[in-house]
Amino acid sequence: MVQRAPTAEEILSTVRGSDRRVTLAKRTVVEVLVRARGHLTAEEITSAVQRLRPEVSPSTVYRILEEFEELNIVVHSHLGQAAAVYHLAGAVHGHLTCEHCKQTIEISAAHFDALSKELQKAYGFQLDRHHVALSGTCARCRDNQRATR
Amino acid sequence: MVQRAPTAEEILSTVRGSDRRVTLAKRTVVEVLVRARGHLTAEEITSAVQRLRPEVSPSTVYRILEEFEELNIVVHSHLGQAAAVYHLAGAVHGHLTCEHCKQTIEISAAHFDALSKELQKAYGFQLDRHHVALSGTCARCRDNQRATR
DNA sequence: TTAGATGCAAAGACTTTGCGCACTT
DNA sequence: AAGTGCGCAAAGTCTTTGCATCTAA
Repeated sequence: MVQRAPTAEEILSTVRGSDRRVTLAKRTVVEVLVRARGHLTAEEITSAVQRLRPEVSPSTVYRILEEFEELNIVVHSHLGQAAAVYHLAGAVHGHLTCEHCKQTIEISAAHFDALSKELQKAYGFQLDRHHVALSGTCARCRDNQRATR
Repeated sequence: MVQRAPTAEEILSTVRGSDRRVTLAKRTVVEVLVRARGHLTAEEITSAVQRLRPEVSPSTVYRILEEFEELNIVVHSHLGQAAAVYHLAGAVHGHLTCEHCKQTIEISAAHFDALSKELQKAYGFQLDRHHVALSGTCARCRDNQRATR
């Protein structure tokens, strides 16, 4: 398994190697994803892409992201009820999202090990650690709630 | 803590006791919720309500559900990326949703005990066990995936 | 009486789809 | 040359909001 972040060229090779075409729009999306530090919404990706290539449309970005997911180049997560966020596939991690302030905390996938085994044993269910964020209340919002009461 | 399911009258008392009005639409929503066995989407609730009172509009149902959440009468969960589901507040439980077939499995909240403590200790994060379903692959879909490869 | 609640319709947020043309291979 | 992929615009899904009217208390 590759642990380091892939380069733009490596990603485009994957695209080429799977009977898909390498287009300007795809190159630009790859560029944006490789440069990005964290998670980006489709809209953020679109904006960043359009800064480089104004003609690229949102629907194209969605289609490219869908293709990239099929090729295991990117994954997306739902951090709340808002837009999904995308990032390069790689180190799997989990997310916590505060229901109140919407802040997201990234956590190690290891936190899920015990639960994952339990669900596997009890229900044959294979947990996906990154696709959906766990919901709850962050420390700060919890303190605020207490102070208010 | 009340463990048994509340009656319609008890629910309406809660509404009365909080400076809100008891309307026909609210009575009907309560009736539907009390009768319902499992989780219902807002649309399912609306349909059921309209069978009894055709004039009640979807927006009213959403507003009533929102009010009922404030009063801790109902809770809603997001089982996937589709519509949220609502049910009477009461016994907390968790959900697993299969990313492939969208099937949902209800699980005991106890499964989350260890994880919950861990997140509390590590991040001060208080896990909400029912608000968002855990995502993954159910046993059947996993078998199908294996057979396909 | 009078403010909260409702019905209707429109808007909003996010994402997908249809179609004809362009660009990659 | 052939057909995938694209841009544009429209549609789709779920939910919220504005506003005039109605109604519970």
